[in-house]
Amino acid sequence: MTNIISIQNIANHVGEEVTIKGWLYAKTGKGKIQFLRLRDGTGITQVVLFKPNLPPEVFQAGKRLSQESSIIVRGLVKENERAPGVPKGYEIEAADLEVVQIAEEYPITPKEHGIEFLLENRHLWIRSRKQWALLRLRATIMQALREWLNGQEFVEMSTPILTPAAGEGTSTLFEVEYFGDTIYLAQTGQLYNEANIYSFGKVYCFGPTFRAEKSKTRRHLTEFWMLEPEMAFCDLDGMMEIEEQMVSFMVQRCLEERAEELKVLERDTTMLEKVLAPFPRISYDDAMDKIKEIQANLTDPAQKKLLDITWGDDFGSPHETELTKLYNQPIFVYGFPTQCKAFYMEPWPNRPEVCKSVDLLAPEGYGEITGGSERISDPDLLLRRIHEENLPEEAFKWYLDLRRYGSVAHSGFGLGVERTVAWVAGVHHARETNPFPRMLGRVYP
RNA sequence: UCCUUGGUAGCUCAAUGGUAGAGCAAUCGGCUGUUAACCGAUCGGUUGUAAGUUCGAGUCUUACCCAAGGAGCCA
Repeated sequence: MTNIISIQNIANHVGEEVTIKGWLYAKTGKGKIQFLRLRDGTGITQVVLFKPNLPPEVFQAGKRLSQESSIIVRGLVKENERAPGVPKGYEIEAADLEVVQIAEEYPITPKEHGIEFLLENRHLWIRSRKQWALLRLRATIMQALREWLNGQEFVEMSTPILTPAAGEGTSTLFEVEYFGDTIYLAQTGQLYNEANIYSFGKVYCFGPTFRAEKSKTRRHLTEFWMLEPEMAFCDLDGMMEIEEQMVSFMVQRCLEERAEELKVLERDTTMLEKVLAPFPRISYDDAMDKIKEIQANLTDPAQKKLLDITWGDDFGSPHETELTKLYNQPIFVYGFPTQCKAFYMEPWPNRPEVCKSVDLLAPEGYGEITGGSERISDPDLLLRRIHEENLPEEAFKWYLDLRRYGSVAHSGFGLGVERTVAWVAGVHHARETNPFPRMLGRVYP
């Protein structure tokens, strides 16, 4: 038995005889020579079957292989610049080939497919080159974010998914029957993290969150993963520093560790190389002026109308897109009107119509990837805001308690994983960045 | 929820109201460097569902089903 290797490490084994276990991704043949493209989960490499060098039954076995057949190949690793693969430039000159299973006719061919068909076959689509690269990148992004936070003494906290009350608006909650009561799938772990900081200082939760929004756009999933750090003794400026450090670290880590995957995704990485803290900070008021200016210079009336906005409105996708086009870095937009944000956000000093909130917008038109704020720390003010928003005081009793026992300035934000991955990977739609996306009208497979 | 577009072979798509077709995939054969190979052959259909108009409907009408794209809202 020779050494079993991973394709991603193939460069370290040139000249050695190795064994690779995997699946047939594609195949071309030419009489006495066959080229197999072999996937093993870590990469793709080319296996060359040359008839004169092989027992007849081995060469014949190669000819019988269908797409996605599972095989074990033994052979010599060679450098060859003609060989395609991830990484490219290496191939295996086969000495032996063991067939584990001949796959049935595989529905996803190397040719083009429509999105409906691909989503219906998502359980198979994830094997395709681009999807594979994308989900590997997602794993690295999640790991890098955790690693940075852990390195800064954050403690990971699990927050509940079954919750008795809303974190934000009540219109987008999934109801769950709970032994005769109605409760909800969590939209956020924030309120619980505000309790956690008083025990641990700096915390984060990282898990799935749920929004029953009836939105069908490239940015929306009904179930998506969110990373939510929350920090005690931290104001809005302190939070922005944490955000830019964390995001820069994550992007640079992707460039180092997932260069091959970014190549598969045909991502122009020059924009990613520029993602280094600090990021530009623009107030809502200034952003408003810039949008008005862009709008004034537009000639197409339909485009112009899309950018219509009055002070007090939250930005829509068209506004974010135009704004981010002005910069080649992610940008912070801070100080949103209180009326378009959640009840728990700290008012701006001497400007109660504005709150200490901040969104981070990714460049190249990707838009909002994080949203956060400094939280109200004064118990009386918080109670007043709960009343103003007509929220049930009883449900927030424990939340108000947090302001009674050593209350401090604290801040937190939520980072949407799918949108972040879409940006780093340069893909259009958030649905591809989740292995099994849940969307309005689609929960299969 | 609203607006727009679409549903024909396993897949991607053609087809003036007049014989349902091509490419890919699959199967068989050929080829010593393929990159979505190439060449030859074979196989492949309840045109989303139901009703209607018509001598005749994939095509026209009505209803329904399904999907995609976008808006509002949001990460």
